[in-house]
Amino acid sequence: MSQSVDRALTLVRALADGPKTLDQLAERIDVHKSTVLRLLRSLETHRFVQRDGVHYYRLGTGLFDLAHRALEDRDVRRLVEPALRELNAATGHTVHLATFEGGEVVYIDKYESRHNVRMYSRIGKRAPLYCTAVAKVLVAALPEPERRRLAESIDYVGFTGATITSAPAYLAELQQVAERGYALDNAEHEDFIHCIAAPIRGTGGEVLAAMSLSVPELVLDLDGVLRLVPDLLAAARAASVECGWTAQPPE
Amino acid sequence: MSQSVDRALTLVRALADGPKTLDQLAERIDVHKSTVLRLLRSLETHRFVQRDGVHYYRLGTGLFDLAHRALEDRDVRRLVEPALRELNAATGHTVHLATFEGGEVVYIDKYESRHNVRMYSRIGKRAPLYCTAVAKVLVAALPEPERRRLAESIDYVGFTGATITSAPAYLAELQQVAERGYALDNAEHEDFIHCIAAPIRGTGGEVLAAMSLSVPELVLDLDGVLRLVPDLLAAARAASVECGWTAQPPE
DNA sequence: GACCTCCATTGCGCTATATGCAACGGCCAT
DNA sequence: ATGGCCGTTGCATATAGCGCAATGGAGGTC
Repeated sequence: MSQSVDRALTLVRALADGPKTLDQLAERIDVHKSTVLRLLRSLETHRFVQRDGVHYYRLGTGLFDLAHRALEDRDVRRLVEPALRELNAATGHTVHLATFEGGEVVYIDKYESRHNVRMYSRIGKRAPLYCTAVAKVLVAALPEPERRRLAESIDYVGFTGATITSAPAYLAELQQVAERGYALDNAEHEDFIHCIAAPIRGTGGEVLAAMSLSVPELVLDLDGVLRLVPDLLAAARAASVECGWTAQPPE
Repeated sequence: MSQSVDRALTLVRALADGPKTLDQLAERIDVHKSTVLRLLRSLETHRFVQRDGVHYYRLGTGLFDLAHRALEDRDVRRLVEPALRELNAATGHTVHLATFEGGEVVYIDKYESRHNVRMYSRIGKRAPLYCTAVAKVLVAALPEPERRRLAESIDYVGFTGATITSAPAYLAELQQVAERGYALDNAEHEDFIHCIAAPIRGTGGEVLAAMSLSVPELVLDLDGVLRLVPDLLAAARAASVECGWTAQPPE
């Protein structure tokens, strides 16, 4: 492991919650400020950080550029975009796209609700596996042993009264999701927010991603949200077709 | 300057154009693959990089997370969002938001056109100073000596027949933009694409950002685009008000 | 307008640290 | 079952990163 790389990345992450001075950063990683200066210089060269006025450093635009370039290069995201926009336009609710990678579920696209509500989500953010609809869909698509392994490695935290907090309960839920073809988050992550999610499939029928609708109870109650399931499934099917999926008759 | 940080960041940037194997990366920065392995480990710890299958490394989700968090924390972006969405919805054309920082103009938000056209732009991407409407607006807002310094430091490249390719011509254009209150890119960057941009102002009347409309000629001709200027200015004014700007009567 | 203070910056010498090498071991394919 | 390939690790070495202290510039105050 590389000490200076580690320190440099820690600096970058520290800068993510706002510009900082040299001394603040030095204190953060507990080294002499001349050391910080030199690390920042390397980061600056690559446009990961930039000076903000005389005394402050902030994240650089190279970071945004990199992140978006990588995001844009993902085929799923590009292919699925029209379906997401369409669903967002038709329903007016928040639409998310998420994938499973490296044992985590990550939002890779988001379309804001037309109602002015803010959700506790963001592109790039990881979604908890056991209390979000997208994660349920994605984990339910894994082979059973993998599912079990994941379920048992989770540290279940009860966000709301409805949160699933045990591996068996989670596995049962996944089973149901797999059979039903869509997932529900019944205010299990945030109070008064319901989500439904469906899988997006590729050429071989494998699950590439999940798309979801998130609706605050104030805007529409649970029954209302469940009535949107057909729309969601239709959008997910359209997205799947874009990704090369062809409906196979169950033999 | 820190050698290992430099190498690590070079790796990250290399991974931006797609997953790579250990050996490819080793070759890229010309070091022993064991060294690459160790650098990657540090990057992996911070979720900047992740393994993709057995033989490949790809960018990690920590990068997306970081980038979006920093982007979201920008007050301008958040405050201005409704005005951008509204303009996008009303016109159906591509809407950009850009700021000036560190001598560069960077797109920090984008709303896609309803017509299915792809633009050569992206959040995080730098906009050339001399042939984009947003950059003209932002540079025109700088004090004169700074404008001149910038104009003279530019390496003018003729993207299209209409591109401005000299400092004097650029400075004259900026002057006009400052007086007129909006900027025009008359197919100066991409052939057959016209853009108009207007400044977004803050409490003291200072220019915080620029918003623009981009329209392919196939969809609407130049005159048509110019007829959208009042809409653009209205949106920019609304955005400015959100940012604390209060119209001052010219004394 | 001059002085003073603060803080970024740099040159230097030392040590910790990153590096290359070579050997190991797991995995896949033949 | 065996061979080769590639990721991984232990070790010795040199180097690169580090802290220190001195420098210099900019801004603020009297």
